[in-house]
Amino acid sequence: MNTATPNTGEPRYAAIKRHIRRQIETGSWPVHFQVPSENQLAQEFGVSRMTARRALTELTDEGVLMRSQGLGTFVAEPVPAGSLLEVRNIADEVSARGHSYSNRILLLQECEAAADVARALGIPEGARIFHSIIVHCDNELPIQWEERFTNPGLAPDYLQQDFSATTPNAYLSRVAPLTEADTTVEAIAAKPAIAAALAIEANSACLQIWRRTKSSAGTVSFARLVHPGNRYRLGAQLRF
Amino acid sequence: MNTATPNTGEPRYAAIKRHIRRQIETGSWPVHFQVPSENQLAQEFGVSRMTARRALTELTDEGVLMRSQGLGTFVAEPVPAGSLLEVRNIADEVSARGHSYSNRILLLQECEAAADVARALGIPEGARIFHSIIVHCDNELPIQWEERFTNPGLAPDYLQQDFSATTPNAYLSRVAPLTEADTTVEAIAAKPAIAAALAIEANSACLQIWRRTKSSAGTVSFARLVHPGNRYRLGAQLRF
DNA sequence: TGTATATGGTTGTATATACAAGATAGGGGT
DNA sequence: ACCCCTATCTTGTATATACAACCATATACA
Repeated sequence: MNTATPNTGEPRYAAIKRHIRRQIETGSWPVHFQVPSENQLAQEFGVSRMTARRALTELTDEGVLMRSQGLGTFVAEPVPAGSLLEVRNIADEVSARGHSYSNRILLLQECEAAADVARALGIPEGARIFHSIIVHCDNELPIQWEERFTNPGLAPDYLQQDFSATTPNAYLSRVAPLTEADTTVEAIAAKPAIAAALAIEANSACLQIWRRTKSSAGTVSFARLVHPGNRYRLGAQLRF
Repeated sequence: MNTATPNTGEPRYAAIKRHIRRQIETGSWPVHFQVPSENQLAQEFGVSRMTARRALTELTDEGVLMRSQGLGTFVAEPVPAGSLLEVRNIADEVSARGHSYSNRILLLQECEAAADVARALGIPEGARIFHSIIVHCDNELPIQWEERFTNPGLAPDYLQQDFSATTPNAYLSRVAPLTEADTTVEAIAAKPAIAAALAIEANSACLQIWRRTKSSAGTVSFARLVHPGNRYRLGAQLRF
């Protein structure tokens, strides 16, 4: 008998993970609901306990479940925490959570650099730059407003990109290998335009991230990322 | 024969992880170095392949190693998150700006741990803990609300400290060398109590930082730091 | 020379089994 | 009523084994 991977292309524990995720997303299993034990899952899915266990362990590592020895396994409270290092490719981050990624392009044009933008990009005031505004969604729910100013000398094909298939950051990483970025984080009250795009109330608290990405050739891009405060958390690991 | 956990209190895979970490930290195994295979490690440490495998898998999840099927396991490039979010000593930060630092102690007492705090500190619910609230000021202007829950077993003299002369973080770093911290950042609307302490309007946007600091002996402290959004920015450097 | 093919080493998946350790409920004893 | 013990559930650790999938190299063949 075949004791290893079936030829379906998908590991068996993945099916269990998907099943559990669906129960949680549809509301069948609310927060703090005790999910079936390892042995129960093993029997239901016709796998060994170690395989069922792997599904539960991975979902626990991903923050979906909570386990405690002797008690059982429970649905954890949903916290959409993103790693600060992964903010640069938000599409991956969303799909890593098992959600669907989509975006809306609000603006995509060439214009003249205002004084502050020109200073941030290290180019003369009034030079031509690309200006884009994109709203990124996690399961159709807006989670990031991205307003970006790009140096056309370092990313000439920016306006021709299909940003429904790729994100600006993914494109920029491809054309100009990024070497460094400086970032500042602050809290702001959402202005009406942003609030409307993110489907939140005006003046509600948001995380605003300014990020300037540089390559060896100079400053490539200057972005302003706004997250609804109650829908997003930045996670960071510090080691001393 | 005993096939399960030894009574030393530490799982066997932890010893393997520690060994690998040390090789990397001392420079014996440089970046991209191919680490011993699962079978080699299993033989060296006298464990089964699955146990050695667990050590490698966990270190991979933690970003220390990289694996690829058919090729092997390699030392990953160190995550440059080190210089991230240097807010651990607000007093130094203020005086570095040439301003005067001061603080106001709003609360300093011993109490019982609520459920969520107990979970964060890894202690039983209802255990005795230290609870403090301090407002830090830059030139008399409040810039941080610090609410902190401390594990008395790891920092017994906490309540006797003179926090007008030293900050909680400085004291904790002295008594229990901190090895790690995990941090999440979010935006919130200031509740009336916090708004009053920070001299801002209620419901105005604030940066809220949750930080859990750990030493080798366990989780030392759990803090909630709230900054007025318009008076504070977090700076971070990311390197790709 | 160039192209298959075989081979051995690596990680990945899966099972069956065993024991350890924490939590809870129930049953007896005093 | 209270304490202790036990049975039984849970998750956690560990082993031995088997096969799959992938990669590189060596070998055989055209």
